[in-house]
Amino acid sequence: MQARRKKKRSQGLRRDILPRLLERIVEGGLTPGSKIIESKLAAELGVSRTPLREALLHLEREGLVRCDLHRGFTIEPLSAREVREVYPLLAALECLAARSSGRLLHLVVPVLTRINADFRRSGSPDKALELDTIWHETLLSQSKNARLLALVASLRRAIRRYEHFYMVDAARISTSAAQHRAILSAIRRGDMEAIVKGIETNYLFGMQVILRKMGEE
Amino acid sequence: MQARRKKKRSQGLRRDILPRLLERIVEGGLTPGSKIIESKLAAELGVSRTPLREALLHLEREGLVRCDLHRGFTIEPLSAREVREVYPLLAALECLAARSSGRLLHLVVPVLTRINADFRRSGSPDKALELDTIWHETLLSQSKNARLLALVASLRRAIRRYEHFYMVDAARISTSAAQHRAILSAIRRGDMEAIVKGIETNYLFGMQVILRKMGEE
DNA sequence: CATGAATAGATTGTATACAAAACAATTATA
DNA sequence: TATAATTGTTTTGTATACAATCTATTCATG
Repeated sequence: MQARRKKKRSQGLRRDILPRLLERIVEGGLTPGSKIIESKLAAELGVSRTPLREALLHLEREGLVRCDLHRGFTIEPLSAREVREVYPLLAALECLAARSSGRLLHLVVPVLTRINADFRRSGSPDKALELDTIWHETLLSQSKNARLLALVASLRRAIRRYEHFYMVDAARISTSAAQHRAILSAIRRGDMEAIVKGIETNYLFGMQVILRKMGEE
Repeated sequence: MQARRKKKRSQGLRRDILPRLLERIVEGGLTPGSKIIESKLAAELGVSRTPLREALLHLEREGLVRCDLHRGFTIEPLSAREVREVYPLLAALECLAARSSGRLLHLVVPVLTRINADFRRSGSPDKALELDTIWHETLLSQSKNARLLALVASLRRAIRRYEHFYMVDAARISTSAAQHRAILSAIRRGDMEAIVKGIETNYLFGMQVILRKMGEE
């Protein structure tokens, strides 16, 4: 295997800090609803306010952060409303991608099967979440529509914090893995309507689980 | 009618200059493929580079502009590829919005009828484009999914320059108006499948027209 | 003549500076 | 006591400064 450089060289501070910001928002540190003090956060990240603001504005478009005039940035609070808005959107877009991939979907069946096996057995919730993401990315990887893929990725970043916060439990993982298998079987049969139905079920089920957990707080 | 303040007070330079930037990109001045010299453009707009860059980064997410490290901003060139990517996306999202609006669609039928009449008779291509945009906005206005509406608006901004550049001709306007009427009739009948079909037809027809004109250059 | 090194100028990416707005604490006022 | 005015501090939004990088030009070299 080709040796890979560990330190991929900087893509500019604005882009470099984005993953670190995302991590803080999803995993904690930057609690939903809390205010961001630019100078503090910039110091913590070791950059100046300029690239920090540019990165935060990027997150604003993804819906993770909001920016009010003269009031600055706040972490967008978690809301059932957002869940009800984004999951169906994601379902529709992923269906569109599947449709546009057509017979190419067959190509990824082996990989998908393997990932799903790992997913079912994954120990930690975070690992499960990561594998689920990879599974869906792989499913969509045959679509030529870069714009669509970027959109899906963006929306998935938005729901990641819900998935993290209201942790996935073993029951859900096993149900979700079964739904993945149903989709795989539909691909093998070449039954596009069943594929689409499967994707919708998978997302709407995920949404229900989150909404239920949010209600039970 | 309530008198409205003409000078709505500034939402901050970053937001203020956005429409002006968009206008320049769509209507000319900033030709597709051309490079943006931040200092020049900032001077032209009468602001400093800081809010200009923030606005340009916003346009980057909308796909109108690209930003490469140490090479700065360029206007994204027009491409058949983008057309083929965005129109179907838009069609799918507008269908989703229509579906989620359900019976509420009936409420906007009168307004839609009126707008469509103006649209058919509209003199200039630009006026037609504007009315078409308003028609679709109105159609979607009953959806409660703010995220979805924002997405659609963003994608429509992306295609506006194609619609402007490859000008709408009289033939297309009349066809498009007929398609609008078909959608309206489907709404009156309460036939959701026909509504969705109508929206798809409308967008895919628009896409074909643009693609043809792009090929005929 | 073509190719490449060297240099000067332009342009970006980031840091810093500063005025205006928001916020907090304190004192004045009913 | 509760409300309003005042002052001082914090924080934002924008402008400016500056180093690193890119680009164009000149000049040398085969």
